[in-house]
Amino acid sequence: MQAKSRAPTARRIGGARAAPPAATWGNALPSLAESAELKRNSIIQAAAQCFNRSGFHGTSMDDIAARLGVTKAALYRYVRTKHDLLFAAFNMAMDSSFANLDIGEKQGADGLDKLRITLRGYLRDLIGTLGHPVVLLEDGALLPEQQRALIRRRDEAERRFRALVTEGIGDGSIVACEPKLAVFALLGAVNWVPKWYRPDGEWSADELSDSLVGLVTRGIAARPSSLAVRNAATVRARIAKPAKPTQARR
Amino acid sequence: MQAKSRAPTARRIGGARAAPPAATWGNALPSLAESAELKRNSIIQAAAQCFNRSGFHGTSMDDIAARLGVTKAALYRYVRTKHDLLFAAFNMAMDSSFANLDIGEKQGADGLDKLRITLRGYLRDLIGTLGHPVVLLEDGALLPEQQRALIRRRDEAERRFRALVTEGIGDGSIVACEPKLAVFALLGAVNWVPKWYRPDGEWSADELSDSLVGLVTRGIAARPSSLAVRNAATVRARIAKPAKPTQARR
DNA sequence: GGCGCAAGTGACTCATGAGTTACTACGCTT
DNA sequence: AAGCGTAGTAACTCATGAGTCACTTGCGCC
Repeated sequence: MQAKSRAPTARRIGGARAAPPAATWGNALPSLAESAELKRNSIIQAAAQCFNRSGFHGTSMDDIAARLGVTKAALYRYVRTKHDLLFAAFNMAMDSSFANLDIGEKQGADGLDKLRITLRGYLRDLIGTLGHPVVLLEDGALLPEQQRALIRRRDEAERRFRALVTEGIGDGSIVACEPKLAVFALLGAVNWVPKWYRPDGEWSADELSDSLVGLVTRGIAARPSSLAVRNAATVRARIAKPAKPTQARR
Repeated sequence: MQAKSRAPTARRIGGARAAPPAATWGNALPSLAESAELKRNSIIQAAAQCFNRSGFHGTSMDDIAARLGVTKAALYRYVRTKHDLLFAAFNMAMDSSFANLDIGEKQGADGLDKLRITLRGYLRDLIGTLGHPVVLLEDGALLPEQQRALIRRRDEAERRFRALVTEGIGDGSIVACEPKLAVFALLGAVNWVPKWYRPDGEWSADELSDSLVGLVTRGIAARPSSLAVRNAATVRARIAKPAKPTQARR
């Protein structure tokens, strides 16, 4: 009977926590305000996934609500406008950038190493914990003030990335190149990933992050090593086929 | 007086050709059907630019029409639906892929060289003649049948890219790697370019294509050389600054 | 065992945007 | 100079989607 008391409507949105267990004094539980925050986060995450699939304008609030098993109106208890969702999703990506820059700058042995650590972490976040956002592509959809704020953050992040490249050139770990261009290339390859990556596919998020970052940073490494290949046999097998310029095989 | 006859409404759209010069028998001129085709093309290009800026759903037919100095209804003489425009823009990018694959496969000395030639040509088209269709990002907006057709073409192109990588591994120009991953990384960096490239900016389309492709393909080159840097002095100057991990300078 | 409140719902308003249609203007032919 | 076809416009229809509001429902509390 007590067990029954947890069936009802309340926790349909979140899924973020099993249930608000029981009493007030039990505490150590999502304290109302907290649980609202949890729900808000799962809304943002769902939104990011929808945006990622269909774009900002191509996603309706009903879509997002449906994904959470709720009605549109419910969302508006936790979110003011659709633009807020986009903005929040963007900022999550930015938060990840900065957090991983902090880590990379601290832990890396030289410029190149710092860059690798940062990118790896960022990519892992991008395709891992949050199913999030190629939203990165829709910055034009933001409201003007939001866009300004976002661009400021993005520029700051890019500046720090470039600084790592410059540092690497200075300490000899990175070949002489244009840092700006290099960073655009690196971020392009990384930010493109959510476009094709499928979590249930051939690569795990970790494998992929390692391999991809290894591959792209090799392009600017002063002394490029060989690449980690997940399965040398596979590669050899593929090469065995003469590999005509294809066109065959519909 | 004869000169006057070319003022009026007809060629507002195109801009693609100066004017329909004069007579029927003069021919060697955009023969009605041809000039319709020209207009159609400039509509597609304008659409691609708009889509690039605001996304498919974020662009209205009025936007596209306005960019051409016409009203929406005029567009529908040359185009059946908005989706057709998206589809056409996609296909222009694909056409470029295939055309450049043809060239690269023919002219390249080895796998790596073929890949470089192809990518360079493709990127040049992407930011040059084509209206920068980052349209590439909005494939979800296509109608189901269009999407199927498009995906078929895209897969075919990717297969040919992968074949080049495999060939390169075989002939020793490319380091052992996973062709699939390598191609995704390369195309990611390249397809990302329209997101940040400004034609009136620091780099010309040619400079940029060369540098960027050089940089990203170095990541898989068996014997990576140094990079062509546009201006060594600039790079050195930048490195001169101690390049703390920044954060400074708002 | 009624009150208050937090969470959600269904049925709205209202704007925007795709596509259409009835009309105007021009130029070319005869 | 009358008539036809081509190019374009202004003013519509109609669907979709953001945001709102008046309402139900279940729970905790006295």
